[in-house]
Amino acid sequence: MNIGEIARRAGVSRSTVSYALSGRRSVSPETKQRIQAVIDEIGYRPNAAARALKEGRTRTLGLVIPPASLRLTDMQLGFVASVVEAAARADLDVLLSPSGGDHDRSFERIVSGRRVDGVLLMEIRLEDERVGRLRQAGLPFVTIGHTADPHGTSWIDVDYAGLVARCVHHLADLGHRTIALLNRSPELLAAGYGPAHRAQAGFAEAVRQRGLSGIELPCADDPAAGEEWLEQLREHHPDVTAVTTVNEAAMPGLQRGIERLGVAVPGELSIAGVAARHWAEGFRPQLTAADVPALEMGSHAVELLLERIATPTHPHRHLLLAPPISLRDSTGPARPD
Amino acid sequence: MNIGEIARRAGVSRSTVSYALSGRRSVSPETKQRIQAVIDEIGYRPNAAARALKEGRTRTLGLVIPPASLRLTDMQLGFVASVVEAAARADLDVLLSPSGGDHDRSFERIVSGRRVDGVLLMEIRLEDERVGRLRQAGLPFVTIGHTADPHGTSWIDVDYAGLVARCVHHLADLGHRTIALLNRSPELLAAGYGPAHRAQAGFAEAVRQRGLSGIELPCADDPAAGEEWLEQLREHHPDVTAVTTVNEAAMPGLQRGIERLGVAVPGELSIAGVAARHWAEGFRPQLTAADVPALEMGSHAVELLLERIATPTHPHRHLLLAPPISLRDSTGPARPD
DNA sequence: AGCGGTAGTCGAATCGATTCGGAGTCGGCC
DNA sequence: GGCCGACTCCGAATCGATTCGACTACCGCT
Repeated sequence: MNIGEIARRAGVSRSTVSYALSGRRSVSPETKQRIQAVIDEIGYRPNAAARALKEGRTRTLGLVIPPASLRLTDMQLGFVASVVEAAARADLDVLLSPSGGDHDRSFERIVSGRRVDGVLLMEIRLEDERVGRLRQAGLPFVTIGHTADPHGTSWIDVDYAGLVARCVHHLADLGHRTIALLNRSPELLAAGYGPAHRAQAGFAEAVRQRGLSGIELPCADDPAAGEEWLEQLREHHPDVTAVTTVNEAAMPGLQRGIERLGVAVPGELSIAGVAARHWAEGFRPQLTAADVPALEMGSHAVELLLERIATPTHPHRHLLLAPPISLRDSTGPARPD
Repeated sequence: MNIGEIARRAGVSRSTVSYALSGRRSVSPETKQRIQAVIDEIGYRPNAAARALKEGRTRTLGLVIPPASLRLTDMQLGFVASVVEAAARADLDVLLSPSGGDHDRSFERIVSGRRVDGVLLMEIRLEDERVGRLRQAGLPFVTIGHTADPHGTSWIDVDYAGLVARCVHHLADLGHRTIALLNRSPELLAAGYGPAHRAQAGFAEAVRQRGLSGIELPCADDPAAGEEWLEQLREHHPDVTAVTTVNEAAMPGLQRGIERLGVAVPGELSIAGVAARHWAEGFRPQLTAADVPALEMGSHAVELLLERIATPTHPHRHLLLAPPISLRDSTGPARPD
């Protein structure tokens, strides 16, 4: 079931079969038809390895994901799925590599074995050695999130700073004067995780601009912590009338806390945040939030990467996504003091 | 940076380099060392495509996932991650293919392009044409879940029937006489989705055995539906004192309903189910449940597949996982009528 | 001394595709 | 009639590895 077999059955040479398939040289309609008939009968497809060897490209993209031990967030999951679909639309396959920062075998195999034409790097850290490795290998890549030096690479990211700021402004417009930030876990913050840092920065800046008082109370990335967080907030900061959240994982706990403590939302407490749409809509009351466009991000990332593969010398492009805030039911005027 | 370059720099022939690397023939310690030095300096790795072409194997596994449009469940996600890690441990890469039942390009490319050495098929349906396609292509595969004819294939699955039955028995032991099943969505049931069917069958059988009355109330796979489901249950089946659930996606809604309606668990209503551990532990009160071992399933599936790749003629093996029920806080004695 | 065996190395074939150079045929045009 | 170009097609080289057969050198044994 190789090209030679097709050629034999169609009574032509191998090169003719190849040209008939690729269309790079003209082949008479009759032979083309004869070849196609044989192919349809046998169900032939060119061997991917042979083609990759000759052409020097694999028609495969590498997607470097965080290791399974760190549970993927819902948003990351959506991103992976959308990358795979976007790649499939371009007739490309996706090779997965679980990699925790330190160079590991899987990552090395993909990069130096030239198994892929380009790489998407998820969960990038501010200083990330994998970037250097890819650059050295001359492999096109796009990062999801950006590094300390944003100019040397192509990346796509969510504008957490801007989105959190928008939330704060929205809440301030409603008359709230004391706002709390429910950020990602202190561990991530300490590890230099970009989104957590930028959320913090955006919050601080917006609070300053509007002359509000901003409360930052640390919270781990899980439901139990979210519930606990709300209790702490009620106890130690009773004057807080609004919350901005970027912590999806803590939301179920937040929800539970609201129900259990009988907090009226938005009557007593307004909540605005950054979350995937289905999280926001699944919340009660439905959450006013900037809907993180995980699915769009996947296809944008693939697009960016394809562009780099096609023209590696092009200047780098950056996409900072700032989806609008969808007004739902969790924000309202501040309660009078 | 190919093997010829290494050979030239080390002053030996290409074959010697290859033998030094593979160890299939003896190479003198001195030349071996010289070759290794060159390799370390250049950072050489054999080209994956060339090797795949010659060896006839790609050192890659294919993982066929449901398309992104159907949101992956938490358990499926965990499974994907664990497959990737298990494969990485065996120095194998994983190629993703999103495929919704009907033969699509991505699936065809992987199969007939011989891009992988074996395939893991997720979300299999009772009648699944992909199985026939793989068999015809002579590609080893393992299915996650089993088809109508379970003997012709190797598969791994969760014993939903057994687990649901266990839940029912546990609840019956506690004195419950009227039990409801919170199954997967009617659409899945209609589509012949195995887990939903087997949950239903296991429930019916256990209920019959114990002479209980079993309630089946359909519920979609999302939080809002879960909340609605509980309302319906309370309204139309007030005599139900216990629930068995296999619907993870509906759980947040169930939780919310419990809080909002003020249902005492387990005082008024006992709940036992099948769910990933962190879902069960995230529930309030913590859920008595059979913890679906998504992470183990991944490595088991890879193991099974590697076995089939190594010895394709071996008789098929099947793994039906039935994890024990972990007693937590959501089940208790039936309330007296 | 002659012979067999082994360790170490090389050259060439091979995997299955793509692609370049060239060869043959045919028609049109001067 | 001869030449040029277009249209078809073929043969051979090539991509980068693995592997088989063969060759040399050296050792030990009779």
